[in-house]
Amino acid sequence: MKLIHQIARIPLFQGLDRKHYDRLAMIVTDRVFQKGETIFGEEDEGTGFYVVLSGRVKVFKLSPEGKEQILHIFGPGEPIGEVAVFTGRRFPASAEALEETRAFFFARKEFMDLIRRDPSLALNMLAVLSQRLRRFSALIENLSLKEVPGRLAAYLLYLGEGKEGKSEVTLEIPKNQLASLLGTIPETLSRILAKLTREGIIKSIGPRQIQLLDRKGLEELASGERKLA
Amino acid sequence: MKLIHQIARIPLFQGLDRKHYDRLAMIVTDRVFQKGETIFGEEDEGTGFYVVLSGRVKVFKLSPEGKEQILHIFGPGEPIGEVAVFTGRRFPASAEALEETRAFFFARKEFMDLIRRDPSLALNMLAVLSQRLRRFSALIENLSLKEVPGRLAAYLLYLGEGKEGKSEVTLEIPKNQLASLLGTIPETLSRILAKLTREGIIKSIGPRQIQLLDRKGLEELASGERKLA
DNA sequence: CGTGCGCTTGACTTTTTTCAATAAAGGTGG
DNA sequence: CCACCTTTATTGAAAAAAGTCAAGCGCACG
Repeated sequence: MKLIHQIARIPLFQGLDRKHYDRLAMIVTDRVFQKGETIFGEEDEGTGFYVVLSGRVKVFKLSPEGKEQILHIFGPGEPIGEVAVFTGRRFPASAEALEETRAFFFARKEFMDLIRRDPSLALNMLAVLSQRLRRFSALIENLSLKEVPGRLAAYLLYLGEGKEGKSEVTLEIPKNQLASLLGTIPETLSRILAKLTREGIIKSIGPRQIQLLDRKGLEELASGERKLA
Repeated sequence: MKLIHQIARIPLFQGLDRKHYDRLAMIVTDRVFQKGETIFGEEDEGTGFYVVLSGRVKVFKLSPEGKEQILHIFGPGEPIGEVAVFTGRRFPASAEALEETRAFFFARKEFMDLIRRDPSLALNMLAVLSQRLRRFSALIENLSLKEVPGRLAAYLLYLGEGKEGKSEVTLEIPKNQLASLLGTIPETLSRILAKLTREGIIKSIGPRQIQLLDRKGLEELASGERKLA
């Protein structure tokens, strides 16, 4: 069956027995969200978790005044909302589809039964949660220990990773969302981008295309050795 | 044996079979750290994790310029450094004893063998990691969405939780450490404490004793409805 | 009894946000 | 394909928040 094939492709479920896939297939629900649609809201009852199949999802916190902080953007293969499953409490943040998104939903109760019956499922989950904790540590470090130019530089370098030859990177999100990911506001981001351009460190190609002219400069900014004029 | 008794008392290992305790007892190492002593440094090889028995430990990130951000302060019963165990990478932060601290050390390899042989151990660990993720989300929210007075107010309210009658709270850490926990510097913290006192919201009793005179005021500050003059 | 460290306060600087106005992009329907 | 409208992005000027530097106080500890 096709469903099992899709489940087997999810990293979280890698290396499991066939019988696990069968059981997972029995409890899974297929869901589709439109762009901009809310997947779950902070303080919603955590009735289960999702695994993104296609599309992208932002998980974020909202302040009473309306400022948004994106915790992470999830793409295909990544689970979201698992935290609520294991603490048995409400979701600690909200989730919204950035584009049309298809996801598998696993209900809390059924999944917990499954994992209790055969806890080997838990091992992959541990790795996923640890990975996420690591990412959050990095975010905390960025927010607290770096100022905005440093965070932006680190992000640009991250985008440029793995493409040694090409110096052109593509922002996969609009700039206002990038601001929210970096813990600032669009105006500030815009100004810093302009400064980076003035200093010859980057060059804006299209609205979402940026050329990295001076990687070393970015690294110095990211580590705090260098400051913008 | 005494050792097994101590292991059984650790929340992380709650509800396990007797044989688990025996096995854990076989791989555990007892360690003592003096006040100020480093338990592990960021970028150290993650060879295992600790469970605090007595004393307190701060886990923190350090910026190149020397500013410190405390991620969390751990007390008796809490595990530290588990993230490195499951990702198999280096520690994402440093850990230091705030006072004389006794801790059990579990070596990565042995613990992983144990958990693989009987993954039911993993379930408690999942709950712990989820709990931690939740705390980190809250910290990110505080750092990004609240300004310092709001963070401080939230912290004071947290200290005052559960003691409805008494309005006096005790800081369990020196103020410079509190500043680092709140993502600011001692000078800023000092000024805001002074403002809170001027507005009649708190009253400083001793160097580590603070009386909460106006809980509602603190709540308004924590939620951003109210600002300091 | 002095030294040192934690804490506080003042004056000043830097960084970021706020408010407001304008410009550019993207999508929709004629 | 173009006009129109909404959303997204940029820029300036001013305000606010937090950080830096420097000085001084007080208490604990040797």
